[in-house]
Amino acid sequence: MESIDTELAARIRNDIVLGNYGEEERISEARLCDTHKVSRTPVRLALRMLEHEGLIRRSEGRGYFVNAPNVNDVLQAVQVRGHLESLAARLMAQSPDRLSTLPILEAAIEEIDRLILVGKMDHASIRLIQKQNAVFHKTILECCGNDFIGFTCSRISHMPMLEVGAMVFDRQVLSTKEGKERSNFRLKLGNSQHKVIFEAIQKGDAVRAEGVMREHSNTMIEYIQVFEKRTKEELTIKDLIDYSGLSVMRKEHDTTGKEKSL
Amino acid sequence: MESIDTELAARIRNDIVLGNYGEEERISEARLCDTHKVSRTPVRLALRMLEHEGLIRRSEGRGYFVNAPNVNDVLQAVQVRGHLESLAARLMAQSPDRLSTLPILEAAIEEIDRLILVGKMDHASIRLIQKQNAVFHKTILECCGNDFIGFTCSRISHMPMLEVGAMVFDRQVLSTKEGKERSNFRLKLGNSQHKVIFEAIQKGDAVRAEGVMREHSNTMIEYIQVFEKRTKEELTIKDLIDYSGLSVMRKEHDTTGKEKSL
DNA sequence: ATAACCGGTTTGGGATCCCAAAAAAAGAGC
DNA sequence: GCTCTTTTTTTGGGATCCCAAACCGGTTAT
Repeated sequence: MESIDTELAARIRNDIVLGNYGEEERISEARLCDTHKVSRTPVRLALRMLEHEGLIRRSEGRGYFVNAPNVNDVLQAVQVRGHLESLAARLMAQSPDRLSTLPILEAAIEEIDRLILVGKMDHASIRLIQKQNAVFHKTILECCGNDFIGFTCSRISHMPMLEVGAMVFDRQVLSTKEGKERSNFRLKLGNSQHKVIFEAIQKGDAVRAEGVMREHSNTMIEYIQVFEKRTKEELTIKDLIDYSGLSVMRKEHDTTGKEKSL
Repeated sequence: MESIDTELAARIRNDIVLGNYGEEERISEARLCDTHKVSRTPVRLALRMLEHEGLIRRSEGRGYFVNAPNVNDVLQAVQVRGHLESLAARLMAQSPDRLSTLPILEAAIEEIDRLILVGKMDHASIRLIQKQNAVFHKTILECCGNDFIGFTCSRISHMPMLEVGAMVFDRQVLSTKEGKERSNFRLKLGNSQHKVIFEAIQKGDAVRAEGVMREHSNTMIEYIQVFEKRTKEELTIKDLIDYSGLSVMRKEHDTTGKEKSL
């Protein structure tokens, strides 16, 4: 259990990204105290945190205004994270003591392969794949030799779909058979990219490791963009399913509430 | 004038990066209240901010410990910022509506050229060059089309030498004639890189814009590394002069105190 | 002698109080 | 009826108070 303000910040953050607050809504400390039944101290700490994260703006006069991110904001952020990850991949490929961590990457790749082969595209399986995916990406970030890359990624991972190793699906694709096949192909493609990245790092091919990692993150961006074009009206964050460690969107699609923290 | 907690956070941050606190020193709220003559409320807000910035760690039991960054941390951070800037350069070169902002870049380059030609290597001149340098880099960040890049950079610019467009010199180099000449050459080299970046963006050569921008930031990293090797003992942040917008180190080298905010 | 226990002290989190500034509303003058 | 001024209310920042948990020191029992 975290301290109240962290918990509170998470709840408000959730409300903001899910669009419960209206684009430019004014937000007051007193109101939050009332709705969340806490004192002003944790509210202020939480608001400061959210301001730092860019989810609310503090008006110079007084008062806070929400800064709800839209899909385009998320896409931009994914691009930034992907670019940082590509730097990490390059550095890791150049690092002399990378060999000891290679088995971790290999194990994650093999586990994802195994899960894809089983072919179950239900929630539980995807979460398992997501977990191994997170392991793969986190390992590269943590073993690249530049700790500041991981730190910077962690500073921006408060937004939905920005947790390292997060995976995004659209809400309809998992409900139809054809959609499931498409998702299966997407997972296969992603893991084959993992393999190429792994081999490049193993061989010390820094340029290739960086390039494929960049391509790997572009895949996610393009997936969202393609889906964006397919929808008639404006695509909102709610239309996407975020499989990430944080799982901000969980209450939207997980009614069982069994797995509280993976 | 900012609110007290922001001011306070800046002061504590300053103390930490200048090494006034000892590597792993315990830091207590009460002590800070006493030394800075403020109540605990702003102290707590400031500590939260610094924790978010990674300059202090909160022990799960209780208490805060300082996490003083060393030169290597700064180098890693510079690498991250440079990598983000190279992404910005690439995106700007790809952006269709980049042409309207090109004159800003060109003006900054010409102004720096003019200042270098005058050849005065005193504090005031270097600050003017620094300002135009910041304009150049900020313009690229702000006009690349991905606002999240600039946002991410701003989130990490609390550390010394990480303000966008910051320039670093070592403390001895500006005191000797030979050192001044070397610095002059370094400025010329930097601005010639600016020119190449400008032309690449103008032509829409995204690959080259990205590559040269990367090289541009590597120049700063290598400068510090070369200086690091030249010194006998461990290089500290204090040994470097930081010409940045924030100028955390100002009180170290500016005794006149005339220019409070450029 | 050592280890467990117990009380005092330190310290951080949360709640409440106070105040100044700004927005909103009411009132006066034209 | 409109505008400018004054008063009221709202709201956020800072200070203080309270409390629970953790650390420290000493004492006692084995």
